[in-house]
Amino acid sequence: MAGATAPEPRLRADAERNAEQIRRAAIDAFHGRGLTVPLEEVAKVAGVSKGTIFNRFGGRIGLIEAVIEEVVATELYAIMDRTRSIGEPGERLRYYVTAVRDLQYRQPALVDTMLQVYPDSENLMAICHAGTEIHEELVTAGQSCGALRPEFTAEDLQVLLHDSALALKHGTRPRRADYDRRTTYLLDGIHAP
Amino acid sequence: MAGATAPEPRLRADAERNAEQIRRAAIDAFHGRGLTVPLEEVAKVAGVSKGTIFNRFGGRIGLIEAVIEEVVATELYAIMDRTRSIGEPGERLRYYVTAVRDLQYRQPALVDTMLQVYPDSENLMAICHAGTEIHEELVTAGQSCGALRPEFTAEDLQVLLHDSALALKHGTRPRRADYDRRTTYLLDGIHAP
DNA sequence: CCACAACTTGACTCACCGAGTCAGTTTACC
DNA sequence: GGTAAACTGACTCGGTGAGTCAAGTTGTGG
Repeated sequence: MAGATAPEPRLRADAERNAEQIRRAAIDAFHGRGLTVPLEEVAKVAGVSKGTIFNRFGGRIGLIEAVIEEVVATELYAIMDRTRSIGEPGERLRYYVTAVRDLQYRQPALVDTMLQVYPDSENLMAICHAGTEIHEELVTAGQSCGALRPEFTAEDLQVLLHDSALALKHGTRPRRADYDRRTTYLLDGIHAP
Repeated sequence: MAGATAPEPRLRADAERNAEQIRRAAIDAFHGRGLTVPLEEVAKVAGVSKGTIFNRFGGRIGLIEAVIEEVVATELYAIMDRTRSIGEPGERLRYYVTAVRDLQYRQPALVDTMLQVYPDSENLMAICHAGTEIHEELVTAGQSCGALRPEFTAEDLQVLLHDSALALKHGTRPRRADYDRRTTYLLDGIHAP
């Protein structure tokens, strides 16, 4: 019962090396250009051919599953943890929205994740699900302490962040200062009057 | 000097009839599905073949130029007029944003117009330009009377409405009540504290 | 050192989707 | 009824990137 790790027959040394280079290249490429970057580009950076990515990972979904942790999950989950550690519900929500908008701005991959560009990836959907959950917590708490307008729903929060993602995906990338200023408009708009 | 109307040699009766049917079909189709509706679909509704649209209008841009007035320009300009007739700057801005968001919701063609999907259409660009102008007026007035937060810029307003358009274009269409509620969040977010 | 399985390669096929074309046909008009 | 105008719709094109696979290369165990 010792080897519960992998049913896969060991890879040859060169294959192992290539797989690792592909992973690293994918992390870089996903960071820089989002999850939709052409696989050929990932291959080029990794110094292999496109076919090798298919051999090793089975395609884009497999590759995403293999690296999404390092690309966005870790950072996003850290935000959720820090959020939950904040006592005051109003401040908690403010922190969360600000931090997610910040991460969206810095990481196109988070945008693609939140837009559910690849609904076939289980890991991706798990991340979205975690998002939905914390949104419900935040809204419930925010309302019971009167920090949020009473008609504001968890779906509103979902949509707000989804629309943020859309703007970054399809719009012109704003200067950072403008983006941050607009974050405060959003926050003030959902705050209790 | 009487005939300054058209240098075009008169169309044959059938061509004239078809052109009119195409115009009507285009207005319908643009209303229902936005300016990006496949021309083949417009042709089908008009009861002609795609080729005829090219014969008569030269392609999508020409067709848009021929009908954009009835599709969105009239309604949008009416909004601008009514906006300018409102005395109180705060209320003026509130009316404008609400009315434009309403029209965006009802008319996918306005969304496409504001997203500048066809920058080659002069009429379309003229509409955008008119938008930019009124945005500047509104923000200047709104600020000098203290209804708007002082850091809010005309570009912020532009982006706000642009992002609204993006959300409708690429997102899931919200129920009307949800959409309207979110309009009030936006308005409250840009209002002076 | 060799034999062979594992691995890599990159040119190829596929799919998508609608714009725009044009040779052949139909139709209005004189 | 002759002719030019108009219509048709099958066809080409374009751009992009996923996914395949026959042929070539390389690591490895004996």
